[in-house]
Amino acid sequence: MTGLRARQKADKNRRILEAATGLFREVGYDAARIEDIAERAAVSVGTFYNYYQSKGDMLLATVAMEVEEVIDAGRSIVSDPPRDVLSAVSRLIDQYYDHSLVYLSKEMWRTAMAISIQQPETPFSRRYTDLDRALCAQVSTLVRNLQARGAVREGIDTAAVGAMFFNNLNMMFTDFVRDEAMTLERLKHEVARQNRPLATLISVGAD
Amino acid sequence: MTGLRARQKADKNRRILEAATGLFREVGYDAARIEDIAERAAVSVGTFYNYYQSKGDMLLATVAMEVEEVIDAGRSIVSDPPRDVLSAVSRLIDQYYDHSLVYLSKEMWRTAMAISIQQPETPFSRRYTDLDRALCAQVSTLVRNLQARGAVREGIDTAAVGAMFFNNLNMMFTDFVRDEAMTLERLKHEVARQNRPLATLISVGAD
DNA sequence: CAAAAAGACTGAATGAATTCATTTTTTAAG
DNA sequence: CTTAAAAAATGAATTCATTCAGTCTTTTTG
Repeated sequence: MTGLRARQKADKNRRILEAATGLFREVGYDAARIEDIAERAAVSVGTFYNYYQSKGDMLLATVAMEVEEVIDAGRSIVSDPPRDVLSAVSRLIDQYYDHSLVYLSKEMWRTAMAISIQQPETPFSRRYTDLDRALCAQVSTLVRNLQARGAVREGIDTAAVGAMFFNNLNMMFTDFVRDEAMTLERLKHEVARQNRPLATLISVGAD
Repeated sequence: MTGLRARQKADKNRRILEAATGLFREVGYDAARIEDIAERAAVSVGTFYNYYQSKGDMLLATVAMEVEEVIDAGRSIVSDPPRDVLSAVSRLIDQYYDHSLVYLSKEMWRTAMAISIQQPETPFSRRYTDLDRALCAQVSTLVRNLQARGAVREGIDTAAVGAMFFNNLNMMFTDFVRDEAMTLERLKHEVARQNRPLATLISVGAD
C-alpha cells in the first residue's frame, strides 16, 4: 500500500487546490488571502508554501488544468476538420475561446498571464509555456492535415502559418481578457476577419 | 513666469523619474524599493505616490517613452519602404526590435507587460495599450502604402493583414523577453520565417 | 500685508505575501 | 519496540507596497 505520508500529501494537495480554486472563483484572485486558502484547506500558511512556491504558482496550476482540457477537445477537430481552411481554423479557435471562460474569469486569466510573463522560470510558468507550445503545435498540425488532404497548397510552410494563426489568436485573446467590455462573439468575429486573408491565400483553388 | 509650485513640481517629477529609471536599470525592478527611489529623488515615500499611482505606473511611464521613440523612428520606413513586401515588413519590425533593449532590460519589459495585462484600467496601462494600437496601425499603414505602390495585390484587407503581422511580432517579442537565452538575431530570423508565407502570398506577382 | 484656502508633503501605520527557526509526525534502522 | 533520521507542518516575524491623517508651503483674496 502507498505510505501514509504519500496519501496525506496527496490529500492535502487536493484540499489546497480545491480551496484555492474555490476562493479564486468566489472572491477573485486578489481578494483571496493565503491565510483564507490555508484555513479552508485546514492547513497552516507555511504548509501552503510547502506545496506551492507562491500564490501565483497556485493560480497557474488551475489555469494549466483548463488549458489541458482545451487541447484534448481540440484533437477531434484536428483529426477530422471541415474541408474549407478558414472554417477549419475558425472551428478550432472558437472551441478554444468557448472553453476559456468556463472555469476562469477574465481577472484570473489576466493574473495568470501576468505571472507567466513576469516569472518565466518557475515550474508552473514553464508548464504554462509548454501548454502554449502545445496549442501552437496543434494549430500547425491542423494546417498540415489540411495540406495532406489537398485543401492547402503544396509548398506552404505549415509550421510558419500555424505559428502565425496561433500568435494571432493568442494576442487577440490577451486583448480580450484585458477589456472587460469585449465579448466572446466580437473576439471570434475579429479573429476570423484577421485570419481570412492568410486562410484564403493558402487554400488550393485561390486565384 | 511659471509659478513656483509648478516649477517645483516639474523638478520633483523629473527627479523621481530619473531616480526610478536609474534604480530599475541598476538593481532591477523588483529589488528597487519605493523607499530607495524616494530617497534618491530626495522626496518622501508619500510624495512618490502623489506623482505616480503605483510602482508599476512608474515603470510603464518609462516604457511608454521608449515605445514613442520607436514609433517615431518607424515613420520614415513606412513613408519610404523597400519595394519588396517581406523586406519592407522585416525592415520595420527589425527596427522595433533593435530599439527595444536600448533603455529597457528584458526584466523591465516582462514587468511592464505583466502590469499592463493585470491592471488594464490604470492610466499608464491605457497609454501602453494605446501605443500598442499605434504600432499596429503603423504596420497596417505600411501594408496599405505597399498596396498603393502596386506591391500588394488589390482586394487584400490591409488592416487584417497588418493586424496579423503585428500580433505575430508582438507575441514573438513577448516570448523573446520571457526567455533570457533568446537572442535578438534569432527573434528576427524566426519572425521573418513566420511572415514569409503571408508576405509572399499578398505580393503582386505571386503565382 | 494678513488671513484663509488650496495644494503638497510627510512618515508612521496598515495589510498581505513570504520566510524560517522550531516543533511534530512519519519512516527506517537496529 | 526504540530511537535516530528525514520529512512535513507550523505560525510568529519580516518585508514591502500602499494609505492616510496631520503638517507645512504656496497661492489667492480682501
